[in-house]
Amino acid sequence: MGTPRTYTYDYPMPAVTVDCVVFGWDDNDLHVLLIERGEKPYEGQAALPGGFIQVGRESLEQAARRELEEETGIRNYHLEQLGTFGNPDRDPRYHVVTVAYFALVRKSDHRPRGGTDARSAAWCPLDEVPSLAFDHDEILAVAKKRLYGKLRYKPLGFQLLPRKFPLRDLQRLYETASGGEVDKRNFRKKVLEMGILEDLNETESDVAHRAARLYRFNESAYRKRSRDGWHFEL
Amino acid sequence: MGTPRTYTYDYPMPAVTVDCVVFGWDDNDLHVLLIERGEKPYEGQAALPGGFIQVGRESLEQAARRELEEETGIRNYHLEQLGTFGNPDRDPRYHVVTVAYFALVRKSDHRPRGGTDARSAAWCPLDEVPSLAFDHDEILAVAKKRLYGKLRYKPLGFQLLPRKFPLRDLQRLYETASGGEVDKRNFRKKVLEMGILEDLNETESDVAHRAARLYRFNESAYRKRSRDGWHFEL
DNA sequence: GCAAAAGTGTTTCCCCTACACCCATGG
DNA sequence: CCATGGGTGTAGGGGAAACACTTTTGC
Repeated sequence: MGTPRTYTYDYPMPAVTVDCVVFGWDDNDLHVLLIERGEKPYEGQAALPGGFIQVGRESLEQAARRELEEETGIRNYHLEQLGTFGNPDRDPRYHVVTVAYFALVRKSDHRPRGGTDARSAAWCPLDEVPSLAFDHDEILAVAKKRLYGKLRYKPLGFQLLPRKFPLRDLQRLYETASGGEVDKRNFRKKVLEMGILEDLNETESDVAHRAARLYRFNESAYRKRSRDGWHFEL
Repeated sequence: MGTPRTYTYDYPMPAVTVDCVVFGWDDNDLHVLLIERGEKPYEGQAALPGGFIQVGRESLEQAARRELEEETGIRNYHLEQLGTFGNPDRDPRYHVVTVAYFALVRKSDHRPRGGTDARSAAWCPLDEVPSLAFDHDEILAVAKKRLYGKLRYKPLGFQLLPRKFPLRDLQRLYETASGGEVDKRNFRKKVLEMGILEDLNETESDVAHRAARLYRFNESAYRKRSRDGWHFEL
């Protein structure tokens, strides 16, 4: 270990952190990944996973991925910047500017992890989220709005569903996001006519009724159509 | 003046700046506001206006507005966060995280200011922008993309046009953003049927032919329709 | 055979598109 | 009176919306 040292500047400096809003989908509901804070400000309260960036050594996105892996072990997911929050009093200690990220993971890909992790990360249904530390309530609200808006015109839903999924599940996700019901036939027709889903000729198993056909998102088909000026919309 | 002092921390800290991409519209072209750098890194080169935040004293948006007023004198404009750029090597001196903002101003509202200002801010047509300092090229590219995209589904165009404008000018702006031609009759019909433009019963002056009718964006009508679930699209 | 969900076609209506001519004004 | 842009209506086609019944499977 290096000897403890300090860093001196001519002006006061802000701290910079990244915070991640990680969404997961569980058959019927959206969930967010929350941690329980183990340290001083807001100790014991729920918060978004995140932490300080390594100054001079990593980009913001790298920092977000690093923090997320350290705290939750997850890898391979959609990650995009959400926005930056920097009110001087958002952290009671000193001025902390946080760059919020927005992640979509397939819950099914990552072992259940019964919540018994280093800093106990746990999934929380989106409509049962408690009051969060710092301004994380606000960040979460922005993320939610962004997710719901973006699902309509970008194929983000496929980042939440398992790789193989029945159309019904996709429809459920879209109904959740739009807050309304969707006509089954029109939905299927529209989605299939996009030509971005691959029919796997497989069916669900372990269901107590007729098993549904499984599909997979065909990313290269999506990219090809996008290049040709088409754009996704649901 | 206080005596010069220094600030000491247990960890290295990044600097945080704000940079603004300010768009203006000039009858036929989009312009960006650029400054010429008067200081060391990239001295003499064009750059986006911006500067350091006042740690512990202001929010990010306040910082953006302050910098913009200091450097250009403009006030009252649409401002929104664009994104944050924090690669450790984006500034050759040390790690600087910059929060980029995106502003739309009515060029007509602000005196021409023949470029002879403190740090010489000047309008530059969007397709004649030189190579910029730092990663400002990248920031500008993101801003452009965002502007073009957002004009379609948010009434941002009215923040660029003068308060009173003929429909032709609105159409030109949309043609610029979409990169294509638009049918005059369909455009007018669609825009007027939205019910968010107020017909001023006035006409242009000083034109060498039939004078066009002037309109004004009716913000409260827009908000009312939005509340009722309608959404703007062009 | 029944409960439970999967899967499928057709018609209607509206909105977007394409398109060409007359009008007002200044010079 | 002519040049320049302002302003208007209509017909046709395509995609979204509405809507009900048959099929498969496990129990």
